[in-house]
Amino acid sequence: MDSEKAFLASYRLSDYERPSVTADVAAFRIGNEDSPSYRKNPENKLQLLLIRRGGHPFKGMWALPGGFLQKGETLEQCALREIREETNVLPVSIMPVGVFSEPDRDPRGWIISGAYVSIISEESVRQIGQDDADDAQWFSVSFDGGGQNVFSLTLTHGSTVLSAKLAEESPGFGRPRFRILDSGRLAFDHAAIIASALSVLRAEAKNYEAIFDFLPETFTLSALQRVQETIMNISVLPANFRRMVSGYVEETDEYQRGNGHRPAKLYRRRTQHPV
Amino acid sequence: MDSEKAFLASYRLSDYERPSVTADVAAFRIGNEDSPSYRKNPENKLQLLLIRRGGHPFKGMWALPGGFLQKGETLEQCALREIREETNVLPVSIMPVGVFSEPDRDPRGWIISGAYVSIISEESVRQIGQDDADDAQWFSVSFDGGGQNVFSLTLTHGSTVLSAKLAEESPGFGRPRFRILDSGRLAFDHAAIIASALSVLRAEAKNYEAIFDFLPETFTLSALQRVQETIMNISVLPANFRRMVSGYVEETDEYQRGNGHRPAKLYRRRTQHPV
DNA sequence: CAAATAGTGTCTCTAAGACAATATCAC
DNA sequence: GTGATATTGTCTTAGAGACACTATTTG
Repeated sequence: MDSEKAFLASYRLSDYERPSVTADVAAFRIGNEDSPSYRKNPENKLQLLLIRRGGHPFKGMWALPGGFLQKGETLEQCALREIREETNVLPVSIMPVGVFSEPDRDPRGWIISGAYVSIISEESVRQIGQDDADDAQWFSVSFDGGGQNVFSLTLTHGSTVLSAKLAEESPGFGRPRFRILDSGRLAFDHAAIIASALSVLRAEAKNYEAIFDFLPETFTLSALQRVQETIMNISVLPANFRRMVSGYVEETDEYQRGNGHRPAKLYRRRTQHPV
Repeated sequence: MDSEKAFLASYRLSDYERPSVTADVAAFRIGNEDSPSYRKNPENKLQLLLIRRGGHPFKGMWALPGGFLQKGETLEQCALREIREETNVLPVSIMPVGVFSEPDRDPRGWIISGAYVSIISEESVRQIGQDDADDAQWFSVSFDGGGQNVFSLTLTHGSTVLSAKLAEESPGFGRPRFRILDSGRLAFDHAAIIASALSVLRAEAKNYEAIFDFLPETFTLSALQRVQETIMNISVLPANFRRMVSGYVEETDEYQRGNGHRPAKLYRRRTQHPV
């Protein structure tokens, strides 16, 4: 016992060389497009928060929000703190994506990054309002596997279009990894991180678990359906969607009226799943 | 351009405090039990490689193999190197489990760990033979959710029994995390890492992808079935298992004879999945 | 009324589970 | 023949997809 105390007292971690560690966060929200007709429901778009880098390296290019892990916090807490500092919102959900540790991924030196997906709800987005600076913006996401293992990732904000190309490595094994063919003017290896984050988000959206976090506490089933369709880039028949989520939601007494069609009952998430 | 060069030249990462980073590996194999009758197939057991710690802290206790990330390698390469140093075998598969970064998880100081699952094939295990030292041993694994969110993890090697209790946190969201209720004489937070690793392995075994890596290149379908049943702790009717893996395997011309029953055709993994 | 979404019921098809039946070896 | 696994075929059932039909609102 005493020998262990003595050992720990004399132990010096500084004998080993250590990397710097950062957490990077891919924060997604569902953005609304204005509808063409007054009675049509809004079209949804999956959007990603990017920050324009003010300093070197990659100055002026777009990057994921993130920052260095500080003593006394976990990597998850670091990710939450960073997204909070950028959006002034504590996300409902945060999910790990993976560790990115290529030795040359950061020109500043030996810096490895733990990546996370976070989900920003519609309510939170409204609270944020428009950021005063133009260095943090929501980009509309398009991510499609053209053919085989090659994916193209396109991020659009106004006239700014970032277009990256990636190859999926060892498909079908654990979490997918991507190799960057063209970084599309994204900083660091963030194109690969975003691609992995999208894969995680899509896989999670399949289980009707993460999708609730994009919406306010009460929502219509068609809004919920649009969220899932937007994330996964699929389309489902409303009748079937209702049947499939029926176990995850419960009715409220409220209705959403005032659109040019039949009012929709508002639902809330059911915490206790049924058999 | 020049300003970026100048910036990088003067940049000092050492201004920030940095953690040490390790990779820990949960290496699994399928161990054979002797069969009670000459014609019965062997019973399989999922086994995990543990190392008895020779030094402080946790001296004499059992821990996952692992070690410090070195400059110039990725965390995956570090994990592969560590398992190679312990078993003299390069595993077929390695999958990320998560980052463990509680500030007080290591009494030596600020050390975070990236955890991986690796799979050691039967062929490789045979090559290793018996390790000369008794400080690396394969433990039989039992991992069962008693009730609700409480799981008990029991590792057995001969008369050594390590029995840990864990609580699953935020179930159903991304990768499961476990809180240690009783570490069962495992070093550090390795009980939680092992529980997470088992969850990842079980999820992966469902997709008929990881399970091939436990076996030699050719195998009988019942051996493959036993692997999946062993990992997931389930039992499937042979007829149904055959139907479900039929798309992932292809026949060879070889048969496995010499047991007290009908010879079994040997199969190999099919790389190109059918429609 | 027209346009649009909300919501229900039901048919079909497929994949998984259950089970029965046959095949083939070593002893 | 006996005891075991190997292998095939089929019945049943649960769940997803397709689709038809009704309900309700606002301009």
